[in-house]
Amino acid sequence: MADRFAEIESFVKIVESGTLSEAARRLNLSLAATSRRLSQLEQRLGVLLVRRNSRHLSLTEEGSLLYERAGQALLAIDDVETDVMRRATEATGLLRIVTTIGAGRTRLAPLFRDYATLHPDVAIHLETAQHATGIIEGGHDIAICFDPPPDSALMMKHLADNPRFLCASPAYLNRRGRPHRVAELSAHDNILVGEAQQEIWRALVGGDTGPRVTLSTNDAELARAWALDGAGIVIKSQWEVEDDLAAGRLEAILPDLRLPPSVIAALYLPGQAEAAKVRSCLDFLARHLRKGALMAA
Amino acid sequence: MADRFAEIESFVKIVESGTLSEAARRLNLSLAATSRRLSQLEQRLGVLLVRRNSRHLSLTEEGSLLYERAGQALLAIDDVETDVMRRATEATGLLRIVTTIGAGRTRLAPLFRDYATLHPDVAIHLETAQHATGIIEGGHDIAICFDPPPDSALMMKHLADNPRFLCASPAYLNRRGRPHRVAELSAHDNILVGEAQQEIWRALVGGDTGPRVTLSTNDAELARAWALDGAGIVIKSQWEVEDDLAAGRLEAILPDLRLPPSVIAALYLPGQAEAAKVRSCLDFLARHLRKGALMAA
DNA sequence: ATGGAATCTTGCGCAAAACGCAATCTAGCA
DNA sequence: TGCTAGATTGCGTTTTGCGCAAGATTCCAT
Repeated sequence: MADRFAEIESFVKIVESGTLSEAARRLNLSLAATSRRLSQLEQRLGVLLVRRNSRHLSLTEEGSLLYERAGQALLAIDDVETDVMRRATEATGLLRIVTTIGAGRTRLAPLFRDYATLHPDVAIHLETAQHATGIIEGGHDIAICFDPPPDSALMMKHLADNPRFLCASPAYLNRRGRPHRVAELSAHDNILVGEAQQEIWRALVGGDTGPRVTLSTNDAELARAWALDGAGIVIKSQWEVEDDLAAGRLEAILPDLRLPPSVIAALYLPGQAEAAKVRSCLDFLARHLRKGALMAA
Repeated sequence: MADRFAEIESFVKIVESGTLSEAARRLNLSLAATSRRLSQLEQRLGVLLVRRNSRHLSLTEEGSLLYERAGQALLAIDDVETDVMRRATEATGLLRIVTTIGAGRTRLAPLFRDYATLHPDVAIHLETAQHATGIIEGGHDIAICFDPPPDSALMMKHLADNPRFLCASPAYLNRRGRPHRVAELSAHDNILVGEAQQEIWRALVGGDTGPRVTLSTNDAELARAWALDGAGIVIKSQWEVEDDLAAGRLEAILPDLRLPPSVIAALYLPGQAEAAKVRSCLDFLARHLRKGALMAA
């Protein structure tokens, strides 16, 4: 089937121009093509739309009908297309964000409030979830999480480094003593969170023996609860435990140790890099997380 | 530029189907083409419309926007197109007719009233004009006239034959005598209407001398006025003079003479043969003019 | 855990269609 | 009668849109 849109578009332009030649000029099209489009439209609909000879044009009743109603519809399509296209350059609409950073929500929340103030046309919907899985199923634009696994289907933007510490509860440290050298760690009860931390531990204590692991889990909150309860030493990032450190519920150990930082990153779909609301929000986050926000804490 | 209509049509079908494959089936299109149309639409608008991986689809906000508004517009276009297409099979709408048959309007008027009664969905607009020229400029669907000259740009439908008579006013005939043989015509005052009648006269009286023409005009009404005024013998068709004959204002001469009849014909634009209202009206006229209507008078 | 089924994407070759050019035709006008 | 502006149509070229098939990804069942 021929291009219905182009046919009707040409027809409308012809009606508005009064001549095929003028319509052709406005359409940046040859007169021949314009003429043929009209003929094809008439043939497809099986009805004469424009009475014409070499000098005059006039609409049949069917032509008027089509012009009135289809012309409106075409304008509606143009409107919505430009509306949609504007989203590529102007940040507007609803930005749906999901984050797995439970403890960090106190960090993120005010940031998004600032962003929303700065961009009155963007509405923020912030969701928390256990797992960052399912940007697509959840209908989210951005996912913010710690140390996301590489995913070929998703874009990743590094937002900030999140320094890691060794820490434990004062009760535990009082009971088992405060380690002052790395080597002493082997004698302690160590809590392991996730797979990735195993390597950090191994690099820390050296050798192939590995740390003495009393408890391990994949749940960061669970590990925190153990640590608070005095179960042992755990690796935690600043965002996760800054409140506990400030309140004295946890104590940092060997603070001069430079552990590889946890990465705070945003995940988004490749195509969404074109959406202004996504781009502007990611830029905003990267800017405000990187400079000072973490250090100040 | 790509086919905007097909792009959006595919997009809407995808949204409504929930999967590309299903949409492809409904569109009678390959999956590949469907996928590409969506990609092209997104690329043209510069924005991601559908979040997708191999298993799940979900709309972005831009997608929802487009679906709501463009979907409506597409339906509107489908609607008006089917409306217009229906005109090819169902007689509906306004039928604009022009006729040059001044004296015959008393014949045509009741016929159109009957037609309108028979086709309640068709509204008739009947106009009279001096010349049948300008179907296009006047925006008419049908022109009805006597003996139209052949026009390659117009279709012609023969509606009925309109018998011709020689006639003159009783006053003239009383003064100059009633001819009983063709040969006597040469001695009479003859009124000539238009170019075509010259040949009829020539065939009638024979030879190359031609008739004795006292008055000639291209205006049928003018010729009628002369004849009524007793200026001479004129060739007139039944429609033009039946009232005058019935009222005794004119008298037929040599009624056995078979003059070539005048033709009552309809002119219309080639493309309009597809419009049901035009077709049905022409058929109706031909049927009712041919059988009986003329003879009965 | 591993293989299978369903789904989407993409490269490639082909065929259909749309375009522009130019010749032709028509109508109005000097 | 020739001239101009506009519309149609045949023809050759180019675009492009399509289907096929291979590849990739995800979910599910064994």
